[in-house]
Amino acid sequence: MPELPEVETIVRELKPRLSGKTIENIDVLWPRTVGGDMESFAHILSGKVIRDINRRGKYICFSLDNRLHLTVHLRMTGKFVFNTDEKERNHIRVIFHFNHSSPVYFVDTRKFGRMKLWLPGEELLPHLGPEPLEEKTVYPVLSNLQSRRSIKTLLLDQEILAGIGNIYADEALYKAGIHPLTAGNRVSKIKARALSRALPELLLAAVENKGTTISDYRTTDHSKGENQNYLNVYGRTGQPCYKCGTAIQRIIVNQRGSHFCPRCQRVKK
DNA sequence: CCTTAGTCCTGCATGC
DNA sequence: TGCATGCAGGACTAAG
Repeated sequence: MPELPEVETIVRELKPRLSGKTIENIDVLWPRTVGGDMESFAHILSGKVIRDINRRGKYICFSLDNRLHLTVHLRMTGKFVFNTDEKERNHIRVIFHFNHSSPVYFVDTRKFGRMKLWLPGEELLPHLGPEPLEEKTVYPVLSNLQSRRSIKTLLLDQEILAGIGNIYADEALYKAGIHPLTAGNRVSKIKARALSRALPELLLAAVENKGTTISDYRTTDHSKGENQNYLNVYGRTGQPCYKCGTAIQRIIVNQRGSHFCPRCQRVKK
């Protein structure tokens, strides 16, 4: 579910509440969430202090004692909450217990979320491309795409830019007036510039709105985001484009539903 | 190099 | 109401 803005929102909430806390012990209720070996996972983390919490792409990154790191990917339905209601109690996968404060629960209905430990000296998340939050870092990437894969596919490729998912890819392509099937190596400099401006604008605005809640995404206190009220194409299949009135179309690109305006976003030939 | 299908999972909406 | 199907903010793998 969560993309960069949703993960950033969660990190901003976790940071003040968990920084400086000592992990007392950990309950793993679904071993695959932590890579299978729940005993060593819990053993290594027990007694460690959380020094800092940051975001990289769609990952939450906990910095711990002794240059140890824990990364968490929420995938489709993962969330961190400080309280659980009756319904989500069945979906608790990991519980972090702290000395002298209440635990935090990792809840994940579909069990796709993953946690990984990184030992001292390991390079964290080496496969991720740059953050897409500044035009000056995004433009050099998007103006020089060599691949003939579709621009939608390339935006979802975390090695090219880190943190963009299906919603913001569609929204950015709409804002820049680019058809999702346009080949990467045929995106003009003008369009690359427009897309490089659209991505940071949309992502930062979504962070201000505390993310987009379509169904599962919630912040740590179960609140919804507000950014779903500002979407132009995602989930608006058949509804009129806000610019030209043409019905928004949905096609499958890269196995993912892709929403666009067939008039405002034409394939260039 | 690139695309497609399958996999991991559960729950919800839709249609017959 | 019951049952089948398809769909979902993600990402990895194998096969062609």
